[in-house]
Amino acid sequence: MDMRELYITNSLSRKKEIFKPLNEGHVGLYVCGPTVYGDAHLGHARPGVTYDVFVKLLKHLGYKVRYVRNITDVGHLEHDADEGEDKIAKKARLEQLEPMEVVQRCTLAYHEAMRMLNVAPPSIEPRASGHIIEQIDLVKKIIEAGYAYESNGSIYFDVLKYDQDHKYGILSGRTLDEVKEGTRDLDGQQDKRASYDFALWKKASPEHIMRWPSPWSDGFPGWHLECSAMSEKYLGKEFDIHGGGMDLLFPHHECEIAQNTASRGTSGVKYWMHNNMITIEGKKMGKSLGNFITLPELFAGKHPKLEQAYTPMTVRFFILQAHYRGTLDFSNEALQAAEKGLKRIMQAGKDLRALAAAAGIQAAPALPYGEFVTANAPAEVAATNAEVKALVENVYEALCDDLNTPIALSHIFDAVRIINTVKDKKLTLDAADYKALVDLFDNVVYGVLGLRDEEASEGGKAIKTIDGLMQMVLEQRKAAKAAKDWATSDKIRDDLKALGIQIKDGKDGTEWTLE
RNA sequence: GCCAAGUUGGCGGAGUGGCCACGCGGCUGCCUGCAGAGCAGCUAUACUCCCGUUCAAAUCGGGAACUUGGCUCCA
Repeated sequence: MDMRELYITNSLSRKKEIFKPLNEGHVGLYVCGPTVYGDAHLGHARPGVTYDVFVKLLKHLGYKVRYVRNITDVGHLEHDADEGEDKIAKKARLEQLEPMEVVQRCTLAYHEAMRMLNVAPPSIEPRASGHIIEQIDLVKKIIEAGYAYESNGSIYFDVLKYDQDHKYGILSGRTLDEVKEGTRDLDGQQDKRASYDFALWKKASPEHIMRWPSPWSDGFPGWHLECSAMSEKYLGKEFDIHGGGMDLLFPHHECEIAQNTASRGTSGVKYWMHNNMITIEGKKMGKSLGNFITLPELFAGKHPKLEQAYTPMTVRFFILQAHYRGTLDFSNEALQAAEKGLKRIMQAGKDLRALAAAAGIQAAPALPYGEFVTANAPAEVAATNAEVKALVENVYEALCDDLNTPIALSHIFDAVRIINTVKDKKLTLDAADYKALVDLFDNVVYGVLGLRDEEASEGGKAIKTIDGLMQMVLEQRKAAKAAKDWATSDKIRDDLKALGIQIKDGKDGTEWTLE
């Protein structure tokens, strides 16, 4: 089968590379998921949406994808020191909850936020706590290979030894000497031979709740271990792509590579992808700065920094308007601009269906929420209008060029302009053009980009009822207008506006929208 | 201090040598009884600073400043 070529930036080479899967037609993808100890926040939305679009693109291109995104529910140390406390255990202690209670609550909240953002669940969502056996096995293998040592019931990775045989720092571009210099001396590191060594297994202190038996001590696995263990279990010793936030590049992903190489003899991953961070009004998001915004707060507009509520789709569109490798600055002004831009595309999508139907082209009904088209990307666009053909081609080219969603969107706005011109009866399209545009919206706008018309899907039934009422009201207004009774027609319009319903007079009658 | 990414018009952001992003905002025209939407056009000294290469640089090279991330938990 002829597939479009896909290019992605590989953090290993820091270059754009053509993507070639290890197994023809199949892609194995692992992405670092959240550590479930707090509310889902703005920072979670970016990788969620980015890799969701990436997976949808891969599927649309014709690949079979196994997408693994983990839940870190154990083993994430507060400090990499002996009295380091598990992040989840700490939260549980503070809130007087069972650790798994915190995990459950935060996992559900994360899933709900992702669902609202129209982020599809991964193929497998493994939890660290469910893979303790695999992690212990992995530690054993690393010890057998001679790259780990026991110290007082804990196991540490011997970075110095590893660096001599292989090379530590291939992903982050730093040498061991640089790491040495940069590592501060923390208290309580007497168990480690070197400050840059990292824990594979930690002995639990007596009061530590989350603990499991192991050959070395009752304890818990080190943070970097779970991703190595679970990616191997579900994707094999070698797999195609590993993604995550840029903040994880060092030390987390670097340590993963070291663990993989030490235990399997291969770094395991062919392409590393890293999404950049979100800033808020040019500053980093942090609780101390008062600009820490959770997703529920954002969707409800309940935060001092927010001038209004922003819908999940506005947030999704906003994220897609920037390239995933660049930082993205969040502000009310930027979000409001995104809201309007998205609305314009959604309106055009609706108009396109109506126009196509009027032209006798039957389009499949819009897909319900969460559904996704898996039809392969067309090798060649079937449109006869050169402009339509070019813009569809441009959209695919942009998506396949390291997931350049802002460029793809700019060409989708070309489509919007064409649709609006047709609506104005200043341009006509033939069946092939309509098909190309309808396919573009179904496969790319609603499909790969995962944008949906919130107005149409949320409370669709209620809107149908209102529409019936609206037709009656608009009938009255039409009569008033025919009689040139502007006072009445304007009063109807103003009263509707007060209710949040906006009406627009057009060539083919009057339309209405909920504001 | 070290490593990495970034710094583009009023705002968000594309763009790796010569032309143009795109969206939002603003302005004008068309359409409108008015309004909105739409379309057309315009707007905007835009490219952090300095030095250099080139006929030509936002784009290449050198230096500096700042921001963000990492080095310690973080998407």
